[in-house]
Amino acid sequence: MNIFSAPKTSTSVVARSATLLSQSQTLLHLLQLSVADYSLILTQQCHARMLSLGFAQNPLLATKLISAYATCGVPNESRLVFDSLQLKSVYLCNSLINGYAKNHVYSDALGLFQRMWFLGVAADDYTLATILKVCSEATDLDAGKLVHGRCVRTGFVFDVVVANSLMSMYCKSGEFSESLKVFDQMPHRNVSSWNVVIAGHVDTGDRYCGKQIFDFVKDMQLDGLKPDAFTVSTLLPLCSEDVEKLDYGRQLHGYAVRNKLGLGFGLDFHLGCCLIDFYSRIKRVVLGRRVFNQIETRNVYTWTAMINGYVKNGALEEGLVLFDEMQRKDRVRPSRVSLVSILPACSSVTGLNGVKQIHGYAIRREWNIDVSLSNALIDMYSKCGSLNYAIRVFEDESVSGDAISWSSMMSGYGLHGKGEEATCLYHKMLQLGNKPDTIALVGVLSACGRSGLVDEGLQIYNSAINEYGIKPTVEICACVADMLGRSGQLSQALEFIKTMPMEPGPSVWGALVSASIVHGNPEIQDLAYRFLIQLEPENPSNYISLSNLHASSKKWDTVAQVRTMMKQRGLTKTPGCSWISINGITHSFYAYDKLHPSSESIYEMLDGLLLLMKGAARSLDSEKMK
DNA sequence: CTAGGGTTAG
Repeated sequence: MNIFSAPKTSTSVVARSATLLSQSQTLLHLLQLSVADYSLILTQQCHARMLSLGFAQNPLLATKLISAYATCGVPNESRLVFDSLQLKSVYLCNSLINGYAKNHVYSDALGLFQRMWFLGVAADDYTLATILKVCSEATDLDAGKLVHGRCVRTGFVFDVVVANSLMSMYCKSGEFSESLKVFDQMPHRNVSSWNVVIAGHVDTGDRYCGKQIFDFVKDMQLDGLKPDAFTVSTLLPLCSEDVEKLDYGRQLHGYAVRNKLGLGFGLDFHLGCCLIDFYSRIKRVVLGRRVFNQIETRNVYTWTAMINGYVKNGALEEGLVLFDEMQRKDRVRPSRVSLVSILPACSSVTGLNGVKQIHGYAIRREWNIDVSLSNALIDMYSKCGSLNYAIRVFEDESVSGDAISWSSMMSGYGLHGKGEEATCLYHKMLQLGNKPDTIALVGVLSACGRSGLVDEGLQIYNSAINEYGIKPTVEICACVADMLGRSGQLSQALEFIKTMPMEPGPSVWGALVSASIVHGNPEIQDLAYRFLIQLEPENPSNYISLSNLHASSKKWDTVAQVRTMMKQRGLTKTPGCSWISINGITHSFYAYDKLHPSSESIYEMLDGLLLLMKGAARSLDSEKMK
């Protein structure tokens, strides 16, 4: 379809020039539409019309045309337009440089910047700001320094935007101190100047200056400038570590509300995201939802932040409901991040089927080379029972895997009791020159533990600590304790725990508990439970387990003591339940539950299975004896 | 035709 009607024929000269004026304005309008819609066709139609109407050398239209082509992802077309213009204005150059920058062809952008001198076009503030952005995105610090020199010579360092761009360039190159030097020499600063410094400090600053981040915020206000939505959303990710910072987060939210930060209607997109994320991180997902509800127009970031909040806090169903609403009600298509965020919800809600659906969707959108997505898929396929699919994603050669891919696959093998494969993978990873990190180590060690590969596991543990300089964490130590405990070396496990370089956490004592149950050692079991109660006084499970332990040996006085302790602390235990989906219907059940209509045949089947398992275990034992 | 912010994986 052609959106242009045939040109009107005019009679008088006045009418003709009026038509020309309105034609160029129409074209300008349409070019703006092309940019807004990323429409290459419309851009080409405008281009053709410009040529036929004799607007080829119109500087304003040519500038727009250059950026329209660049926005549509064809900077080469932009360059052809640029070359065809006889008069090269600074606007034209800026437009093309910006077009190159948008399409990440940094060398062309820098090349044009250098050629401007030969073209006799002087760079202006826009040129410098854009080229500095190019330098930082291309991580070309040397070029950035040269531009800095140029800014000093031409006096553009005194321009607020140019100086802000300079600071930003230095921050992105990890040169926070250089950034601060520029900042200190600025005659005038605006809110953005402070925002750049604050954001830079978040990323790199700690090592370079003794100042705390919130000191900068105070100084900013002393300078007579008020933190804006940018400032607040930069600060929010810092608010989670301790109680004081947590309170800062709430204060920032209050500040944002009081000052109506954002767009005037509802909350700002970005700020809304950060707030949702903040409340999710501090496990107040309901408050996050309140923010979410206040945002009037939501985009994929807002939805994904909220979905992620639910999933991270264990509200998997809510996450899935929102994932559905996002697409059905708001017509927002999920992004790769949305998929990564929703994937963990498959584990206990949708199972393998859900993972496959997400994988299929990713393939249709050609996202199957995305590392994070692949890693999440490896993890979820393993967790949903399909080790083979996990392996297939892991071995897909079109994905260049990373450290996380290795550890996901190793834990996957571990989950499926394939310790040998996990250790094989670990050694292969090392052979390929990858260094293990704490999480990879956790993955391989837990796999060893589950498969009884104690010696192998200890060897890996020792080499990782001694040769690769990994500092043992509580999780790693829990794996070692678990490994020793499962193999029946309970006293060695206890010995190991005593010599651990850090305070043993709940995971460590938890490992010892399960080991002492398997190997029938009530003394160690009792000891471990008592440590657990000490560490997690609010967790009712530990009390119940300890109480049950003593009930089984009829030590009723101890049982009573534990129950009283629970009562005093006001704890009650909700019984855990399990469930299974059969033909789309979910059946949930408790321990010793006889409520199901088919209860009798279920237990019959269970007894049969138990017999089979015991038989299998016996034959495995006798095989070992040989 | 310019600077600054958002959601992700073991």
